[in-house]
Amino acid sequence: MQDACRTRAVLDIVGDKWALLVVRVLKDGPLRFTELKRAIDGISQRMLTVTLRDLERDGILTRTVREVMPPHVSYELTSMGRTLREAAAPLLEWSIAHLPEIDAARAAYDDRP
Amino acid sequence: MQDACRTRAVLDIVGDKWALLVVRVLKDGPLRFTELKRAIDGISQRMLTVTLRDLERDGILTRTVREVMPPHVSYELTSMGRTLREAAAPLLEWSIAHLPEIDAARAAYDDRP
DNA sequence: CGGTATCCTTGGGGATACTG
DNA sequence: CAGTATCCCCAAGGATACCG
Repeated sequence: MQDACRTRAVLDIVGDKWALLVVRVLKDGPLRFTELKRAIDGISQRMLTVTLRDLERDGILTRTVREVMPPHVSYELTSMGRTLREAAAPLLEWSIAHLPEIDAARAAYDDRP
Repeated sequence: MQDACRTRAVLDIVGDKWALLVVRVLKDGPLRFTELKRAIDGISQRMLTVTLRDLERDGILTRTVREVMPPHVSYELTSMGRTLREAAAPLLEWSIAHLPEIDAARAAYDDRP
């Protein structure tokens, strides 16, 4: 499987604990830092910053600063980011659809020696 | 975003360093432990075992033991596992298709203060 | 508001050795 | 062949405090 190493590189994006969640939340248009933080339950300020920087570096989203007081920074998916969002959608839908089944499988598994 | 917590649960599967790679490799039918290890470049024996156990527990694959000498254990996707594989396919294809673009974005990003 | 900086803990995961 | 068992390390990431 010669694609393994290449696939791994993107699983480093996808597998990121928060990245896909950020991409998902941005699907309806740009959001500000605080809006993102509110939208993504449980993310720390530090991890949101780190995740946004990584995604910006990878060309998934853009960071736009308005130099006013108080500061105004908004994040928006790039065209590549939107294609990622589309590619990831089936998986996210699968996850929501199959969560009960997975929970049941775990319970069944844990009920045996 | 009330789905965040639910989506997170599956990102714990997806985000697993090796899980999707295992699912992907199993798409053409059952494989034995050693075959999986050979097919997934860079995975350690320990992590393959751990990943397989987790996926079995989640109902993604089955583990079948033939009690012979030497032992013969094969792993195969369940029907749910196959739907996961299908849901994940677009993302894996996206990853392979956009890797050059991501590399370029990173290089560009790193070339600035 | 939108971050940095710092500290600190946890557990993911590699290497190695042994076994039914 | 298909694992367990151990040891060990480092980096992901949370908490907290401070800043332009």
